Amino acid sequence: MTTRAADHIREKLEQAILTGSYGDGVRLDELQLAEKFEVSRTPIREALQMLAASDLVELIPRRGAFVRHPGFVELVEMFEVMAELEGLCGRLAARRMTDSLLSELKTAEQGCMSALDDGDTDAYYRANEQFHTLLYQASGNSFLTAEAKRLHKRLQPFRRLQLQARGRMWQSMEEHKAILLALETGNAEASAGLLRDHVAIQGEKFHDLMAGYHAQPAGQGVEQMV
Amino acid sequence: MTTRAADHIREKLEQAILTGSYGDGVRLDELQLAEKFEVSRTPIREALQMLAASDLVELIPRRGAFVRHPGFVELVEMFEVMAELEGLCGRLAARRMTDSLLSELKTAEQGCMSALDDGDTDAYYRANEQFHTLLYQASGNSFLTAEAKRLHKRLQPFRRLQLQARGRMWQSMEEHKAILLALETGNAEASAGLLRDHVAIQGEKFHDLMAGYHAQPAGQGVEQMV
DNA sequence: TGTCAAGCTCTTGTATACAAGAATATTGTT
DNA sequence: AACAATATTCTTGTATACAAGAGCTTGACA
Repeated sequence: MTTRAADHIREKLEQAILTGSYGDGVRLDELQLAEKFEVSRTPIREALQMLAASDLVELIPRRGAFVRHPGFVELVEMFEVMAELEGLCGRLAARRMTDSLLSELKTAEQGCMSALDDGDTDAYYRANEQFHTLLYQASGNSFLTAEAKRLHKRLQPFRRLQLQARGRMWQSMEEHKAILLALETGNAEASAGLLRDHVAIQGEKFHDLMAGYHAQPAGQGVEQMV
Repeated sequence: MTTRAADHIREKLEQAILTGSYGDGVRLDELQLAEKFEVSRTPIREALQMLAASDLVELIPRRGAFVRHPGFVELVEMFEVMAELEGLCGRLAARRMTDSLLSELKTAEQGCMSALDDGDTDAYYRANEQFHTLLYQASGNSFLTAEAKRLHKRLQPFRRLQLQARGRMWQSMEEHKAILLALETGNAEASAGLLRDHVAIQGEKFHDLMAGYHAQPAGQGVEQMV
């Protein structure tokens, strides 16, 4: 556990940026934030440094910190990398799967199913997240797990958006079933391929979704993309 | 260009850590560093924050910043991920290769060859680095390029070490030739596979190398691994 | 009226001062 | 002599003070 104020502030700002409270290019004023969080500029500056390291803000010398949302092209690029990382997780997980993790994965899958039955998008979202997190762990590669989690988090708002596409939740669950089967039978290459496609298709669905958009009300975390 | 002192200090400390000047677990005292760099604690602290973000040091609240070298297991894990990222670069590069980048790649390959003829390990190392950097760019995915560069940099000292293995430089160049051919003919899957193996083999060679070691004089950037 | 420049203001970058927790030394007790 | 409790010192975390560059305002001139 951390007792540093800067960490807490970073967390808050990160959430605010990821949920779209701060639009692209918005300048984060140190004094304003200092008042808002009731601390001095020092911990604010530390938080901004950390956000810059995660590439959530751009730090321009003598100018300030500016929120930096990924553009459309960058987003597609990120999905491309995420697909590969998940594919690797799948390949390794198929070889290194443990009984306990497999059963946890099945539980998460059950969670997806019942959420789908209830039409509870939020619950589906959480169970889906759990499924993927477990998969990362099953890779048995903690560095990979950390990297996958990092990117997953970064793509979180856009994945959520993409899940709202018509029929996507149902299709996603079908894919999960196939993935679970491949993992259970230890079919490494099948797992890798299925998972890569599973994520890649998210990027493509997202692409489709954006193509029709281009005029979205603010505050949805999308308005900053061209 | 940046005019901030903290960035400069970060750069210096990063080099010092990567080259092994600071061993694993060493505590970086803020006051000491402030004297050494002739600045106050403020920019030192900012530099340490950034290093913590890159996972080069661990920041323990109220205790300080401790250098954190990857252990053997983590290193193998990192090579595993690096192999996959390079593989992806190869797959994309084969599809998106431009004439200009291909010719640059060939130039870098020439550089490797002549360095090998001269027995100049250092020159070979630089040309090899150039080869891989160009490959990343050829992927046409700037996010992937950035991630690959980041991890490449992190593995740099160990890759260098590994190149000293007997016959490895020669073998590496043979692999480069095959990779170039696959890229030139636009064979995406072959490029991906060859590059993945090219890096994976580095991890394995590294493994071999370590197996015999276990008693290395200090200052080589290896002593911190079990 | 538009443009450019000098000065002013505002914000960031750095240094220093202060607060509080952690490590260490000291002293008293068994 | 060994251990525990306490006091002291040292280091980090935070606040404030100071320095300097960026941008804006105002005014002069074309």
